[in-house]
Amino acid sequence: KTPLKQAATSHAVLTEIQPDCQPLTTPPKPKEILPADPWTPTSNLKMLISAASPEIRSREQRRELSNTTSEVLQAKHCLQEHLSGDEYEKSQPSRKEKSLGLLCHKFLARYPDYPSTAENNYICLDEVAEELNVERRRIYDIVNVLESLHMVSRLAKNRYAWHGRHNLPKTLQALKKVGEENKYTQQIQMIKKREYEHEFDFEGERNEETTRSFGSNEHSEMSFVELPGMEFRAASVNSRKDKSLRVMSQKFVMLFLVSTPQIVSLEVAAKILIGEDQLEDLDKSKFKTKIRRLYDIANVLSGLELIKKVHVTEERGRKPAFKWTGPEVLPNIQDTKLETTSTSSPPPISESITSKEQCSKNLFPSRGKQNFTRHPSLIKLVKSIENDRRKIQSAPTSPVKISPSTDQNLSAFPSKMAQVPAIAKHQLEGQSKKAKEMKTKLSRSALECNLSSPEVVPKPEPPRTAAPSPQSALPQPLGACPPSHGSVSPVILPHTHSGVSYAIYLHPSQAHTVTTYSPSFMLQPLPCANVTGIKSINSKVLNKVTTEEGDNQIATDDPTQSLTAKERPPIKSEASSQRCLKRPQALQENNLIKRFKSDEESLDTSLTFFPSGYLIPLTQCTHGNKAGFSNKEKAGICSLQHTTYSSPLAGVIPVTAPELKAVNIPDITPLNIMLSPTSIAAAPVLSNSSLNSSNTSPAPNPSSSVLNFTLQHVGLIPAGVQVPASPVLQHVPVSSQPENVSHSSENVSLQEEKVRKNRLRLLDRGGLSGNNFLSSLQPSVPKEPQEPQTVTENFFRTPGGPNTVSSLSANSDGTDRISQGTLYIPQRKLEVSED
DNA sequence: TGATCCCGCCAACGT
DNA sequence: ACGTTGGCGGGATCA
Repeated sequence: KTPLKQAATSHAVLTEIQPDCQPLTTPPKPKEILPADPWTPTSNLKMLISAASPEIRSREQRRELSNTTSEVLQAKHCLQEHLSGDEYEKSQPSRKEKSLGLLCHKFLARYPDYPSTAENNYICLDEVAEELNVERRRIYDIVNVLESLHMVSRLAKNRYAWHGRHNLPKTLQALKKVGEENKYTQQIQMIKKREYEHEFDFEGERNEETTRSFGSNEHSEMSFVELPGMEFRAASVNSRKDKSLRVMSQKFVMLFLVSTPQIVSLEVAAKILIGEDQLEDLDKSKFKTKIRRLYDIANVLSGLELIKKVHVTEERGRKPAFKWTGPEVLPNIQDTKLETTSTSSPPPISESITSKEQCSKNLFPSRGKQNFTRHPSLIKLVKSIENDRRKIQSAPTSPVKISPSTDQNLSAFPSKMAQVPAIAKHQLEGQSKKAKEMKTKLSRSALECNLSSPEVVPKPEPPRTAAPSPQSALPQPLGACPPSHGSVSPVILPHTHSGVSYAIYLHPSQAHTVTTYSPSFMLQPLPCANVTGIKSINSKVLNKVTTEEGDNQIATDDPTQSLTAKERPPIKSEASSQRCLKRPQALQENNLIKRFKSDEESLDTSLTFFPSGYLIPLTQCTHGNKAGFSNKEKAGICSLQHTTYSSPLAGVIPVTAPELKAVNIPDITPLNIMLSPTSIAAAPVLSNSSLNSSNTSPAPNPSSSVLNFTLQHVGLIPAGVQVPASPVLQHVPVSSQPENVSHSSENVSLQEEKVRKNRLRLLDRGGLSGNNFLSSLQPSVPKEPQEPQTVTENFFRTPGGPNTVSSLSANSDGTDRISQGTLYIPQRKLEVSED
């Protein structure tokens, strides 16, 4: 196939495609020549020599920074140094030339990292495939992972929109958060521990136990994590089985983001990923398949320069692994900007139950253990929902707005606050709508009960701005644009704080109603993170990660740099509110019951579970597109959009009572929280934890009126009932720096800086730091040794037995403590080497 | 050899 | 019924 087509098509294509790159467009495009050859199996040389279409090349060049992987190198060579033919030692069309990594590079070269909003960068799969001379199948692989990072989103059938790295920061944050919530860190530990045990003979009981416990964790399947802006599209894509690549890719990334040395071995990753759907059965073939897939993903991620391949050498031998080289995840941005603390959030250890997790879990009761990912019945539900969503969105016709403004727009708006209203609105809409849909479709009695949304209008909410408005609290009418929300208006989102854990609870009265089941649940305190810090510290200290870098790009590769360097742009106003959606199903009592049980018990379950629902952060206005629109616009604009919002995906799924009940939101998890403020109040659980979190920002309290309104609106509470703002909410953490919070509107960069400083400060102080915290710092750490170093990994062991860990979560006092049982085992030494 | 991972069959989906 | 997506695993390459 290779040889065929080239030229003709290609340039045509180019033209079309062009839009994206600013630079490119210009030229007439010489094209003809270039395209094809290069990739043809035959020879790179040829391509190099011959064509070198200037345009493309330039593009490529600029985009490529260095990279890590050998592949990358090659790619580089090819691209950059076309002149010298020798570079290529291997000119043949060897397998490598066809590697996904290379292909990915080529693909990326076509589009700017930060496309301007103006142009819509559409991606036509067919065209791309042709141009690159690859089968479409391969393009899917690339696009799927890009999609997982929200760098592209699907518009319609053969089309995708290119967003570039604008969303990356947000996405990574979100992923990190979710990863933390899922306790990936712990899972990783678990796996390592297991291995460790294995090494020795422990096998016996201990193993079993471990395994068992481990198993319990697993499965959660969380689905695709979406970003505010892109939900729908993603959604459309989502539908299928979100099973693999996309989701897998996200999970994989999460692993990097949560692990302290930011190095993840394929083996561990595979196990964790497998674990989720099917635990224990370490089916060999399955494992193998997983690994294959991970390689695919890793190649793409490498192409994005987010990771690079390294080798970890343990006693046993050396295992392939990847090291994160992408941007540092800011703790939390946006609204949270400060809050970020997520970092601090030590969730890792603390096993607080994440509210979100819980919610999601509830959603999908999914099983306990069998292989079925979801309960069949649920699946149907889900599907139907998804379908709807899809239909709505995907309609080809539907104009998709692309990411347009995304960041830029946002940035334009001075205040985040502005977004708030929008958010609120969305939420409302979403909920109500969702409720409707649910009813309609599902007509689940149960749900209905809870959500009694009155109106079931087919066309859910026309753009009514009004919805939001009710929330008097907000300074501004929702509809209005952001303009000046001067002060910090009360942000609705509870979760925002970082570090601090929040418990979301319903007002008693409500609780009553709503939460029938879990009284106990409700108040559960969350463990905070602090403790974690300790651990992390240890590990950190102990571990030295060193990578051997190729001679070549050491500098470049250096994580530190990478972090700093690239993408910052976007950061600006990422708003982030987010919420998690949950699937309705949660309602089922069974689930609830189970949940309770588990919760009460030591949660082992909770430990590992992941949220199964879709996490859809509504948040901030979706960046760009949606966000960009002023509220008015939105309102005015098309119903379509609304639809979008409200669509199940986007929207908030009506939360059923059970979910509402007590949600603990551990750190900041914007994403998760879907429930929203609306229905819940958030209370920071621990003050001390707050300390950690550098920012303790005072959380804006949702105004009670808003809450009430919302709740009522949703039907969660009777009209008459009022939920007072709880004092708890008020609780203002002693923040070291209130300012951060308050000025959320300020420009991000500054804030970031502040945050960073704060962190440092905290550290200096000897503050506690969460793992994340440390990790975040890490980059800043002076240098990364270039020689291979040995990394020590800590394993913790729980003398008490596997469950020990989980027990942690139980603390009610809110204080975190480390479980006594947990010990860190000395450590093994690992050596990380780059290829 | 074991690590990588390309290739493309073919099922699930959408239209 | 046909086209698009994309799971999946054989088996070729690479190191």
